[in-house]
Amino acid sequence: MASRPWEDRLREQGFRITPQRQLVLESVNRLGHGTPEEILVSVQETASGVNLSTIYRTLEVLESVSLITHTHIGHGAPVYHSQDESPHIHLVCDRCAEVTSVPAAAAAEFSLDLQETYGFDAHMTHMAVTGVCTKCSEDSRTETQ
Amino acid sequence: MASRPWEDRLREQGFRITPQRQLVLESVNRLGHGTPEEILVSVQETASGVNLSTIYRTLEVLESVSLITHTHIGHGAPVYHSQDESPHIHLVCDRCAEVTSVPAAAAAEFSLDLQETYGFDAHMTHMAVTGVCTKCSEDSRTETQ
DNA sequence: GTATATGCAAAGGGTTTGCACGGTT
DNA sequence: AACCGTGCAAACCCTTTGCATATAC
Repeated sequence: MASRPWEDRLREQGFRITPQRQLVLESVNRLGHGTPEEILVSVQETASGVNLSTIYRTLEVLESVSLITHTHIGHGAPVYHSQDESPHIHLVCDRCAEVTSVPAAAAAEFSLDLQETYGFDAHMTHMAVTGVCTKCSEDSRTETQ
Repeated sequence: MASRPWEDRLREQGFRITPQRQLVLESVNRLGHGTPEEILVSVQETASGVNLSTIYRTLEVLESVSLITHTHIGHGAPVYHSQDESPHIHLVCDRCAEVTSVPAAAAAEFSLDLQETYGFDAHMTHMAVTGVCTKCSEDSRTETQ
């Protein structure tokens, strides 16, 4: 259900194949995680004329055909990643802003719980979980002593 | 640890007591959940001269003395609420945008898990959980039939 | 040839900042 | 009297939109 070449995925939904769409998709795959701005920079290494508004429109299209997804990491711009990657939850540290990815399976029970108790079908990969990472917890423990 | 009158909380940290700070705090408490813009409108019902930048600065101060907190509900503006309210997680529906609050306890096991497995101290109340609510799930089931 | 995609520029939300004035302490 | 807080305006980041041109089909 998700392994046809990217051109077919676009064509099936009536979208055209353009160099911009190819470059954006390649950049997302290469970057792993990238904001629209980062993707622009990456694309411009190959094609300097590409415009930021094209990046936004292209990300929307690629997401609509399930070639990519995005996650909200915090206040700033969202990060886009390949849909192929194994699904993961983003843990963002409030102190040092470091982002850790953990397998989506970590939230399986929690999701099931929300489903059973509230009938809510949670997409745990779409919004990051904020908190304090190991390193920062240790740091504050040391300072307080 | 959190029940001194609001004036004292501010003073203890070297902040001054101003009408704006009182009005913002009252508005947050009254609204339950409010974006900065909504809080502005609410404050302006009493004091029409208050400026939006004051709302932002005031929310920051009130949060720094733990009188209020904020949650990111999605793309848009964050919502602020009283720190007193019982801690809750926000479930946001991707389809209808409805926000449901559920007791933070619902994520207790999940948090513990993240702590034990990844050493990450999750603040589940700070970012909403997105997904599809009961009603929207049912709707799509009916359409597909 | 026709519809879609792009580039460009402008506008739009949401938020922050510099500065002079005014109010709290 | 000293300093902090406020209003105002400008600037900022991120994103969307209208329109004319270019391009995939």
